[in-house]
Amino acid sequence: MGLRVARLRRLVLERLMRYYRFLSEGRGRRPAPTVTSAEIADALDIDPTQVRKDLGAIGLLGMGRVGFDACEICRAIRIVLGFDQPYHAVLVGAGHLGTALMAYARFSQYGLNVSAAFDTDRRKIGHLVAGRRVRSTRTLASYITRHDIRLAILTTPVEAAQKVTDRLVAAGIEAIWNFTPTRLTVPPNVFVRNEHISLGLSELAYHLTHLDVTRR
Amino acid sequence: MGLRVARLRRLVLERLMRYYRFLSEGRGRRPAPTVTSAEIADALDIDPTQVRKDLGAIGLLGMGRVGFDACEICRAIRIVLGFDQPYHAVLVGAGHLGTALMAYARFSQYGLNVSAAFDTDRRKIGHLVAGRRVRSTRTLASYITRHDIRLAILTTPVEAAQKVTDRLVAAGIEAIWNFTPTRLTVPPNVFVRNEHISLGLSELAYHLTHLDVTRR
DNA sequence: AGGCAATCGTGATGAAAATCGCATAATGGG
DNA sequence: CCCATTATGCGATTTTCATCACGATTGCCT
Ligand SMILES: NC(=O)c1ccc[n+]([C@@H]2O[C@H](COP(=O)([O-])OP(=O)(O)OC[C@H]3O[C@@H](n4cnc5c(N)ncnc54)[C@H](O)[C@@H]3O)[C@@H](O)[C@H]2O)c1
Ligand SMILES: NC(=O)c1ccc[n+]([C@@H]2O[C@H](COP(=O)([O-])OP(=O)(O)OC[C@H]3O[C@@H](n4cnc5c(N)ncnc54)[C@H](O)[C@@H]3O)[C@@H](O)[C@H]2O)c1
Repeated sequence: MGLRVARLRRLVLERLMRYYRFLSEGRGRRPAPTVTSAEIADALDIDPTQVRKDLGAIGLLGMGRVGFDACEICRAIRIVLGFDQPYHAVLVGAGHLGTALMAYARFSQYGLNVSAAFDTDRRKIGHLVAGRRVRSTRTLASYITRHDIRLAILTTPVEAAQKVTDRLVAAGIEAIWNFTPTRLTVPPNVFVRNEHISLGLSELAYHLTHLDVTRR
Repeated sequence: MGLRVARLRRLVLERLMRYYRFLSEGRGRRPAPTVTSAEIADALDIDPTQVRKDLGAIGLLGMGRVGFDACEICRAIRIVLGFDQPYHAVLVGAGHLGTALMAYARFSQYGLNVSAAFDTDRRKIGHLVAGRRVRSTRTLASYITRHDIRLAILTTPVEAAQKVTDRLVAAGIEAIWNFTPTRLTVPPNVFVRNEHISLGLSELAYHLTHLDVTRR
């Protein structure tokens, strides 16, 4: 199965994710087994050429006049993005945001299972959060090695972020999904994806305060 | 005060936000009133030239051999991004994620105040979430017009997203911070900022499954 | 069967973003 | 008081990303 593996860029990966979501659930009553690049593009507000380029980048070919096989696209994206090989993650910092993430069922559709949550707060340890027992961070390292965890979700306060990261790295974690507004320092073999939610405010505040001035 | 107003691009705005956060809290024991572009760049993992370009874009000038006045940078960014003119927002969908956002105190530092939350769930209406009473969405439109609300935070399930959006638009909302994984259709005078959290998974899953193959 | 219309693939083009290189300015030490 | 040092500012360059343009392919219709 000739899926090309030419180091996909971040934006391509994100668009592939969007294609996947659209095809696997997005289009309501659309029984057609085939889908055109224009249809995807319209729904997602992307240029059709872009869609074709992206699909081409993972080795998918469409047929003139017909389009692409929707199932084939889904299957290919699942394989390329790795949704087919479920991976387990630990979540550190079972606070407000951590709880929301743990409660979010849809992640499992993308292969992610949050298998344990850790916290330092004595009032939380031992109790259930989103159906899972919160554990003491003292047991974090051993849990990671014991269960061969590769991904950590970081939702602690900013102050604890780097310290926790160092422990995660020492325990052999391979990737971190960082929700704290900090740049984490990690060795080059550890991959960090930052999800800096509040950056959105820069754009929103800017637009709100300049709307009148800038005309639109 | 010569703050240039040349339509800043999204990435510039986001970096300005990061500079602001770094300067206003980030650097711990660093009493120097002056800061160099290299110092910012190091802390934030950005190219120093980029920092200078960004600061130049909002009319800030540094001094050779000295750098920039940290306070002046903060002040300028506050003005440009509009943190100094606090704005009020409504949150629609007081679920897990909505609760986390409402509980997040730091937003007020950037001028954002979530003044009310709305939901359709009878078990939530009337109760407190993060210290604020949840209201029925029936009262949404009137609340928006009555309090002159310009921004809405959208954290409903996907199915409700477009319907809620239409009502927000009809009520005269000017901007939407959208946390649902959907493309919202809005008239051109309404600004939408998407915060598609789960897109991060595309990159994470990809790296986790290809780490061994691709050699980092 | 043959032309028509829709759709794809891809090289060329253009726009945006990041980075480089170097002249210039300010500072502090000798 | 001058010079070496350390920053800046900005034009030039490179890289990345998105869009356009067009030839090729395929199914559909008559
Ligand atoms: N809540 C939001 O909407 C939001 C938005 C943007 C960014 N963030 C960021 O996400 C992070 C978490 O935010 P939150 O609102 O959930 O905060 P929170 O205070 O509700 O949760 C933090 C949790 O981390 C735990 N914790 C503290 N130190 C720890 C440690 N050393 N090891 C493990 N756990 C520890 C705390 O006990 C608490 O349960 C913060 O860094 C915040 O800046 C949150
Ligand atoms: N929780 C996460 O970590 C996470 C991550 C990524 C994306 N999201 C997205 O954020 C959104 C909210 O997620 P959540 O986990 O908080 O879900 P949730 O089910 O916990 O909360 C949704 C809330 O919206 C309310 N609601 C439903 N219909 C409504 C309507 N028409 N008007 C007003 N309120 C309505 C529900 O009563 C509920 O309280 C979803 O679209 C989800 O896809 C969440």
